[in-house]
Order: sequence, then C-alpha cells, then structure tokens
Amino acid sequence: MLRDKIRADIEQVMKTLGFIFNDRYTVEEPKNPEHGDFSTNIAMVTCKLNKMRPIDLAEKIAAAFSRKRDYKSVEIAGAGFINFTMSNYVFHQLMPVLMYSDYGTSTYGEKKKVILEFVSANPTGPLNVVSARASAYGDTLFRVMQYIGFEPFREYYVNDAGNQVDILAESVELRYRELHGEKIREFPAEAYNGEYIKDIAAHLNAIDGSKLLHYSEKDRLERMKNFALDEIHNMQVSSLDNFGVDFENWMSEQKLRQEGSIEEVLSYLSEANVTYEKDDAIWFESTKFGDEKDRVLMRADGTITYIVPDIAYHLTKYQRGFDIIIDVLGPDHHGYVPRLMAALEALNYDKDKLEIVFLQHINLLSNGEMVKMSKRTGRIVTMQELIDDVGKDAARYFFLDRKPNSHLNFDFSLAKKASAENPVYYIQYAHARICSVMVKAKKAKMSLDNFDLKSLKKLDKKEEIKLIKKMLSFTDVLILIADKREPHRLASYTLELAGMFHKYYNAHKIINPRYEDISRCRIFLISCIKNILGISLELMGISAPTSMKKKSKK
RNA sequence: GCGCCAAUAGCUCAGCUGGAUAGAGCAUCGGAUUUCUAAUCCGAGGGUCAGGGGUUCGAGUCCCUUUUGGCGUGCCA
Repeated sequence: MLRDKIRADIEQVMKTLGFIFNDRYTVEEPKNPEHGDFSTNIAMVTCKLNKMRPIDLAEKIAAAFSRKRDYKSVEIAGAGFINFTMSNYVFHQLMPVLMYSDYGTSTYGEKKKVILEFVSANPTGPLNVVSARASAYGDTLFRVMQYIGFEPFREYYVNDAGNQVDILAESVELRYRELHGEKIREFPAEAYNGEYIKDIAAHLNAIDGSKLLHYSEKDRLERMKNFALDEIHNMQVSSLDNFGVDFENWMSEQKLRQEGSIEEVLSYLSEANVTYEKDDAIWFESTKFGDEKDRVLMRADGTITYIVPDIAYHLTKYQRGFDIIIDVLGPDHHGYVPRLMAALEALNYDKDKLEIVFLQHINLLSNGEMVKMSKRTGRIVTMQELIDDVGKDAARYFFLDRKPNSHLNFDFSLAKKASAENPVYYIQYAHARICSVMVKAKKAKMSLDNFDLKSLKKLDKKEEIKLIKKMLSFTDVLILIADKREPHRLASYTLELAGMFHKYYNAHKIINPRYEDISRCRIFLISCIKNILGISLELMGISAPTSMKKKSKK
C-alpha cells in the first residue's frame, strides 16, 4: 500500500531530474531496521543508463527527496541504496483503513475468471492426507483470489468411469458375496481392500439383501458400482465439509462421456490430422508437440484411454470461458502434462492459460517410521482421521504453512501430541487476547466512540510503528499470494503479525487509567490487529476465537 | 538412460520480481507473572544455504555441472 506511494514519488523525482529509468528497480522493506522503512536500488539499476556512478546518482535523488515532508530522512548506504524513513504521521494517516472489515479487498483481479481444480481424488476410497494438503492449498488460494477481485471457481473432477471404478465394483462384489457365506480364498492383489469396502457391501446388503445374487453379472456390477460411487462421494463431501471446503462444481467423467465429449475429442484430433492407426489402435501424434512418445487414444478393443476424457474435460474449461486455468496435481502426475499440453496445442487452444501446480508428496510418519499408503491395501490415514485427531484449524494451518513445491514430513503421532504447540494456537491466542483486552477496556469505560484520529500521533513507539507498517503491507501480501499461487505466505504473514502483537503486549500496557489518551490509541491499534488477524484466519478457513480455553499443563 | 521436483540450524520449515549482518518454531540451557489470559515474553548456544564453476556492483535466490533423495518415463488414472 505504502510501497505504491514510494514508487510514485521516486518516479516523479526521476522525471523532474531528467534521469532515465525503467521498472526493473525494487522498493522493499529492509530486514535491518537501521536501513529505514523502505529502500530502493534504483540508483544501482539505472546508473549505466544515466552514465553516472551509482553513489552520485543516489545523492541527486536523495537531495530531491529531502524537500518532501512525508520523508523524515533519506539516506544513502552501501553501494548505492537509498533508504527512506517515513515521517510517523504518514503511518498514522493511513491507519483508519486498517479498521475496515473488508480491509485488503481490491479490484486487482479485474474480475478475471479463474478455475481452480484441486483434490480430484479417485472415487475409490476415502480422502487421505494428500487431499488434505490439496484442500488447504486450493481453498485458501480460492479465498484470497476472490478477496482481491478475481472470480475464482472451485472444481472437483471425479474419475467415475473407467478401469479403477470397475475394480471398485468387483471389490464390493467380493465382500458382498462374503456376506452371503461365500469364502473368498484369496483377495486379488489389485482389488481395494480397505475396511470401507466391507462397510459399503454391508450397507448395500442391508438395502438390497440377496436379490442382487439373481441379477446378471453386468447388472449386479453396475448396481454395485453406482452404489459404491455414491457412498464414497458422500464420504468425501462430508470430510471436505468438515475441513471447511466446498466446491462450486463436481465434474463427473461419466457425464462427460454420456454427453459425447469422447467422440468430439476423437474427431477434433482426427480433423487436425494428428492421429493414425497402428496395431488396430488409434494413436495421437503427441510427439509433434513436444511429448516424448505418441499416445494411444483408443485401444484395439474399442475402449478409450484416460487421456481422452481428460482432454475433453480440459476443453470444457476453455469453452466455459475461464481466463486462468489452474490444475493442482500430485507429483505423480507430472509425466502426463506434456501429452495434455500437446493435445491443447494440436487443437489450437491457448496452452499458456493452463497452469499446473504440483504439490509434493507427504511422507507420513508414525512414531518416526515411514507409513506406506495405498488405497488398495486400505492402509491409509484418512483426511477425516486427521481432522478428528488434530482439529480442522490446526490441520488446515499445518498443510497450508509450506510452499507447494516442497516435500513434507508429517509425523502423525507427533501431530496429535503436539497439537497444543501448533502455531495456529499462537495466532488464535493473539486474536483472543485482543478480544479480552477490549472487554476489559469496555469495563474501564474506554471506548473508541468519538475517537479523534489526530490523537493517533501518540503512537510513536518503535513497536507501534512496526505494527502499523506490517498491517499496511497486508495488501501486498494478498497480491503476491494470488500472483504466485502461494497461499502459504498468508500463514507466515499471520504468524508474524501475531508474534509482533504478543511482543508488543508484553512490552507495553495497553489500558492504563492514568493515560487515557494513549490507552485509547492503543486500543485503536490492537483493534486493527484483531481485524486483520480475523480476516487472515477467515481466508485460511480457520476460526478466530474470542477466547481460548486454558489447557492444563503437563 | 532420459525427464520433472527438491537439498537452508539437531528436527520441521520460511526467506517477497537477485539486495546490505541467512530467519522462525520445536528441541536444549538460563530468566520474566503485586500488571490487560504464561497457549505469552526476554536471553544464550547452534549454519561451508549439498559440493564446484559461471553471470554482476551484489547470488540461498539466476545459469552450467557433480552428488544425494523423491517422482515420472503404462494401450492404470
């Protein structure tokens, strides 16, 4: 927010002085507070353009700034940095916006339509912790984008057709027949073997009883497939709901197929002249577009491979008019990107609109030992278990607070124990603490009614200015998150703000009956902090409690 | 073999389009409550940013290379 002002001032000075510049320079907040509030490298970046030594150029620019009231001091340091220290009133003047309940919103996104596809786990079992990571990531990115003026749309693609779901049906069938006294000697290795399959079979049996035994195999499996898909879908929806995640749309592959999209894709590709027949199969010449080998579209037996509906699905994203298409995928899918891109290119779609974000795997540990997860064997830790044990808030924070592209180790048993030490409590505590102080303030008859904004100048402590600065940078953080698709930055930002508050709280008394003016200014300040913590938590899908229940110490 | 991703403190991880003395939490050790919630705060120790080159005023960040690990390289999805 302030950064824009500094940039504008810098460019105005450069123009007045007749110096050449481009937008390659930066304005940033130096780590070292001795270097002022903001710092720019413009003299170093443009010295060659202006044929001057960086120091000399910096001198001239700084001199022009010294006449501006908003700047307390402008100094040159290092190889040619220009360090700005703002007058305190600049911060104070901006403070009222920090109180707005929609502080940070903007029109930055220009109503661009964004489709965010995430989770999209196979409908063959309960969601696992990997989906929890995807949920936390996708949903928070969605909320932030929406907050700053994009028009995002959450979508879950359901692979409810094809091989995997046939195996699902067969797995249910085995358990069903078991219920009817049949002994299954050896459960096939490729079948789904989790307890939930038994539950589904039992549920189905409770409804249909033994009548399915008299169906033809085809009809029976069809019934089992649809029943299981339904049950699992409900399980997934409920876990996601418990995690605070909703989708605008669930796109069914079955439906896509029924609508004839498969035939469409096949004919488009053949019209584009990029298919051929070999070994009785139909191939897509994806190598023409950078893929490492050609891909089969239709097998000799007339069934299609998964990539056809996948292409069809992606075409709908274009046809529905999205400006930005974001796929959030697991790392085991990166091999498939080139063939998808190849298809888009072959069909003349703008592949630059499609962005793929890869979330790296989670190494799940239990008591320090690696847990191998597999849906088939049923050895998985489900998202629901995670929510039950760690709590929605902590779980969301935990999975959000790391950049998408790094692997992460998650010790499940540790997380259960350590939940009280989770940073999310630190943040929530800051929020609750402020609420509590405000209740106290009310009792002390110190309200913000008739508050004179001019008195804010009494907030002149170093920590106070730092806090205001931090809050003013919130708008920049949100933009950065949306642009770089990195919602983990919100977790870090919120943690930092909470930390700054806790330090401030310990260093300075907020309510002091002897200094009512200052007290009221401080109440104003912490109200702003509370506001922004609340907004951040809401964007992360984490609750903002007004009080914390004390847990007994161990 | 080829391709993608990663490697930062004992552990888990940050590090904004390249910026000045690389940070936080946990763990370890030592302190703080006549005071608005101690789920807090203050302090200490702890680093060859995997190794080596390069680009430039300046590299944890960009490029090349080596090493290590994960994943991919199906007519599974």
